Amino acid sequence: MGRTFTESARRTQIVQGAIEVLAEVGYARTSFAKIAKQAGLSSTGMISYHFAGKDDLMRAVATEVWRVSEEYMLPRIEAAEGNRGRLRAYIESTIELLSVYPKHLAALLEVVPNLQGSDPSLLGYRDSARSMMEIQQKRLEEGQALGEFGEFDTWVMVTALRGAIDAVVMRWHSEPHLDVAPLARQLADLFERATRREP
Amino acid sequence: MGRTFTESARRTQIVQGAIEVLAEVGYARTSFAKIAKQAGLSSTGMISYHFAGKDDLMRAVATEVWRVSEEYMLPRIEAAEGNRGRLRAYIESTIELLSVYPKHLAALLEVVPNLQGSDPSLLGYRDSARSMMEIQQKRLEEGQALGEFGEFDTWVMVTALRGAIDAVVMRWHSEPHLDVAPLARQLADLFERATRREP
Amino acid sequence: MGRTFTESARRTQIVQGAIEVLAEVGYARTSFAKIAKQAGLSSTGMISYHFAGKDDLMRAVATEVWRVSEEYMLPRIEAAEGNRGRLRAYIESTIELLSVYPKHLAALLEVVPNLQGSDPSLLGYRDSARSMMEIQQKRLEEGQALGEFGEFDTWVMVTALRGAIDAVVMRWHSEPHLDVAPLARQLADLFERATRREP
Amino acid sequence: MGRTFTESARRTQIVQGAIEVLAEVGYARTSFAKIAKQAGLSSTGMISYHFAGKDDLMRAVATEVWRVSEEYMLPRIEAAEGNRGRLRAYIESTIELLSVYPKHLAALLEVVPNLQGSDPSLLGYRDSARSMMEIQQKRLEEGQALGEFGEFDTWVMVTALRGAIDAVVMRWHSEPHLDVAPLARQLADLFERATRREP
DNA sequence: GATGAATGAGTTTTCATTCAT
DNA sequence: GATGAATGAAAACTCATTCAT
Repeated sequence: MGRTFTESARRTQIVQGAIEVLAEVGYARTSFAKIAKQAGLSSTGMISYHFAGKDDLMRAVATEVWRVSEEYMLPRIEAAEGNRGRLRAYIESTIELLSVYPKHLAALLEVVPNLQGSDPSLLGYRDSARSMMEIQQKRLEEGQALGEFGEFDTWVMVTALRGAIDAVVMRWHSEPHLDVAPLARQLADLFERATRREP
Repeated sequence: MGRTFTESARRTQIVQGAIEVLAEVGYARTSFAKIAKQAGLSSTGMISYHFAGKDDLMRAVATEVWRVSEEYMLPRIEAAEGNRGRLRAYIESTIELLSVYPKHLAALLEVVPNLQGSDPSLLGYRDSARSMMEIQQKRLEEGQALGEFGEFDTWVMVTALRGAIDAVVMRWHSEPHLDVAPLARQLADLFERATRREP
Repeated sequence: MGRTFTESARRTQIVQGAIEVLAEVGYARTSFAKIAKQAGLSSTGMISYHFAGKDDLMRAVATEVWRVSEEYMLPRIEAAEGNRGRLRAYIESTIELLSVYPKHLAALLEVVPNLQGSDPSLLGYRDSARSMMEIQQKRLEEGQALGEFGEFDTWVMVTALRGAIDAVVMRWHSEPHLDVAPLARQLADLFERATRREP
Repeated sequence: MGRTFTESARRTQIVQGAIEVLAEVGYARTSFAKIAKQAGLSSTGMISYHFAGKDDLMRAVATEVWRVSEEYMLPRIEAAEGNRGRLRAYIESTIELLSVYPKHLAALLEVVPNLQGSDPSLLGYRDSARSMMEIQQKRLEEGQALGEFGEFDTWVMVTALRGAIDAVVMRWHSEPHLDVAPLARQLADLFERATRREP
């Protein structure tokens, strides 16, 4: 036990290897063999020893990316003022993460869609991903009620926001020479205009 | 060699089966076995007989979705006025496709990201996908030059647009009870605001 | 090497776990992993530390069941009169064991057939199992000589006896609501008739 | 599918190999690798190609043994007179099968106990095995009603009968020099006495 | 002595592809 | 051309055992 809280060094090493492989070759081509090689392990059996299965490892990857993301993003979001500010901080800090952990978000984007249809134990993660979008949607509605935002369908807005961020993340991955900061600012500007009250 | 132009009925049948399987279980869990079952074929060997390999089949899937999409979208885009109108028509007609071919876009979203890293023969498709985004980007720049659009980074805008559309497509797939037309209008409105000239 | 005489608490704990797993899932699905979990051990390595191998553990299981069986059965058999009485006591006390140790006999039935073909160190146990049947056979022959039993092939009788007892044990395991005492009496009656002198 | 009725030659070949391996090394040590080797196949994948899984193959083994057994036993049982005669014919013809198909019954004895706990699709076989014992039990009760048999618990009798036959089968397997016919007669005599009306 | 992480051979199964018919 | 049985490499996973601490 204790495993939930204190990840062993080996587990961390494997998760790290998995993140790199996922970001490089995508979920479909990710195998225990490649992860073991990347992590410098002598056998795939070792991964099975430390994780209950492929799904368990993938969930650990997602959890790790979430942990790292929250660590970076939350202080920045909370430091912002108003719902508009928090929306901007959310967008910018997500994109900025690419400089700090270039492979984490790409790995997450591979993992999340492939968690569906798996066994129920993974639904916890799916739910938390979904609930995060619902929180965003609530914030938008709250901002609309306070007059900070204009009128728009919040479901569409939050979906578009999620997709736009993911697309920038993925596309940056194939053109990594691009500066992250301006991309972040431009994307935040975009949604600032899209959510603004009509003059 | 008529194959390039005259698709055999078998090929069509297989591509159709592949689209359905891709949309249902995702690229990673799509196999020749499942496709053969879906298409009512008695062996996977028949798929290999009609296609040069898995990548070839996936490319055929993409081509089919493109064909169908263009058939639906192009008249609507060309009927629109100005770059603003064409942008709206592009967004709306893409989303509206969900009513006509509910599984095609989902299949495409599974296929495209997994074409990278494959053998060179597929690059043609990748290039055309990329060039389509470049065309969109050109149109935005042209619109900016004509004063139809405001100032924004066109790379970010076209990427966000692509991602937003894809996200709506995917999310609709898991909540198919939603009406397509309002989603399409809301999404077009969103990017209308995002691309508008500052007043 | 006091091990032969002084079983450590750990060994007892492991043997007990093994008996439970064997009775529940059968020999083929019994693994060190399941035994370790059942016994509350943190690793399978501890089993290998305390036993020379899987066969050694299985032999320890058999020995433990034998020990427990003799403890219960011997006084009852010796208290009986004549070979007929001893045969009845043997049958009844075996079946009655099910009430006292419901899993022990089932575990033994899983272990014994799978000991064949193993390395020579186990033959000692096999021999003692075989010799026990030979002792029974001797008793039957003795009883025949004394006129207590009728004429029959003692090999067949002792084999049938063994099989009949085992079958009742196994079938009771899947219908544990049945009362043990009447089953024991009926089975003893059966072999009383089968071994009786013709009138 | 026809497969149910017309077993392909390959399937037959694999089942035959499985029967031999099961009889030789027991269920626990039976693997696809050993079966493939025994059957002269180049890969284990071929077994998976022809059977849905290990359980499916094991069920096919059981079905084959049943088929062969019925073919041999039914005419002999039906040719017998009265319930006593049929009981004797049942016992004798089962044991005699050892001369004709020396490995089939041993394979069946390995397979049946290990089918429990498997997925529900196998329960059909388990049920038919159970129902066969119930048929035997019915026959004994009928014979009792007609005065052909004495008084005894039919559950115990049918269980003991089953176990006694199995034990002779298994023990003959390790002492194959014994003549089958006398064993069969002795065993039938045994149960004739055990089921006889008290004089 | 005792522990549990590590090992690598082994398991069943699925994969895309080949090839005899 | 068309079929489907066969192939063998690779997949995830389990196994009993080893070994550094």
